[in-house]
Amino acid sequence: MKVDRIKGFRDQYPEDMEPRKKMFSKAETTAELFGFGKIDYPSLEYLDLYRIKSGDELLSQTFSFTDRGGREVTMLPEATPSTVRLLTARKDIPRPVRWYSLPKIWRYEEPQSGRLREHFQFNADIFGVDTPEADAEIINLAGSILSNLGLKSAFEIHINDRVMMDGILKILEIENTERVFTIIDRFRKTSREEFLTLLKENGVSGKGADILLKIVDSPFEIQDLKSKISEINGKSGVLNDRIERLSKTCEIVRSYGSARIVVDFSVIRGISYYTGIVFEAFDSMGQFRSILGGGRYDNLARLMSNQDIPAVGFGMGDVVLELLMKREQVWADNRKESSYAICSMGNTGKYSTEVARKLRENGIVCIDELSSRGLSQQIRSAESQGYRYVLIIGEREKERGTVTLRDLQESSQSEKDLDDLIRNAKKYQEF
RNA sequence: GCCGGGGUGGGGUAGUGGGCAUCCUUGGGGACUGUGGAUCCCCGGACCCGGGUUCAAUUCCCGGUCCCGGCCCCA
Repeated sequence: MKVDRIKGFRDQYPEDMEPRKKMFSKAETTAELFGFGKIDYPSLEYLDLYRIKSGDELLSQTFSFTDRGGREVTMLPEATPSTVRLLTARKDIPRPVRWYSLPKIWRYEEPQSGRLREHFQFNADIFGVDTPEADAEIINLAGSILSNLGLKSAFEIHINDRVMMDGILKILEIENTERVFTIIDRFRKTSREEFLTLLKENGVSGKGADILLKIVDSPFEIQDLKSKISEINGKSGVLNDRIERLSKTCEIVRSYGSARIVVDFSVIRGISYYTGIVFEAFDSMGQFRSILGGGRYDNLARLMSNQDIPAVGFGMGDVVLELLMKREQVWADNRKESSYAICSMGNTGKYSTEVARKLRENGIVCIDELSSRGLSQQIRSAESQGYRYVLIIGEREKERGTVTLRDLQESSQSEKDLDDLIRNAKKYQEF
């Protein structure tokens, strides 16, 4: 009998969940502050939902099975199709629609750094507006979440525009667009020589390959965009519209101030359904894979329902984010540092129960002594469980209606009025 | 699906072709009855699984599995 944890899945203990809860609640609170509403959907969908826009490659990486009713179903491999299904199922929702969700998603692939077979993915989308303002808003939300997690200086947003890339390839007379996109997408993993060779093998001229290498090579500031591609854009200026739009998006993000943003022509986001900007957030040391990614996808609703609904959104998994938060030392369980362990002695049972009730009524976390050990063992136990504060309650305190507060970290101690303690203690919501 | 490196109690380790295995830590219990968050005592707990070689395998070989990392892919 196999009873172990399944490969690529995680068990979560309280010390894991505490910082994870904080991560999620920061993301959700930030989305709420932007006026986004939370949605949810089943963890199981018809496999057909993903056949609409995906190839066999995706289908081979799903947890799929035939259920007892003969239906081909699959555990959610991504959030967007379900989100769009919820939207197209209702035609009465006023636009723009701002939605977020936090599902678990699954994919059957080999686990490695930053990738597991099951993870949480925070998603946010804006439907119904096709403007650079909407593009910027979704990036601002993404940036604000990361900033609110204490990662302000630890990441940057890399942005690109698929339409502009299409235009560039067209000007360079490159026909094999999909294949060349894939090569560009893998640029950061290949050497320059390899990159040039691959391009030439796929029908790109020597000059075209050189130009591509030049623009893809490293991210740059938005104000340099025009000069960076002047050689391609030339006098015709066919790319001017896209340059202007991308500039506007970046300017809004920049003035909002939640994230540093750079243009990165190597950000392509696979061979998916994007129809405008695409973006990813990377840790600024370049140590991990992308923290989050998204873009504009104006055609998906039509593919699913024959409705034209412009859309822009992003998804953010919890795995890479956890790695980054640990590196930046903002992945911590602070809860016990501001909660109380009650140590009671003698015939004070009723009084210490009353103290516990009053603390909890005031939103203060405390644990009661459940056994009848000596004081030293109670203190030892509280210390080993990570509690910073101990409330000693004995006959003396009972008589005076006080508690003795011992700070295990400072090794200091004083007798406190209960009301006084309640006033100065940290409430659960403030952790 | 493919490639590389690993696998000794919950965590970290020592060690060996031959007495069911070292130490630290953690966990449980006790002494201890208002500060011992100490100290002392006791206890529990491991060689990933299967096959092979061998008189004998935790140790050597093969396969699997899981973990770590990489590729493919990234929806």
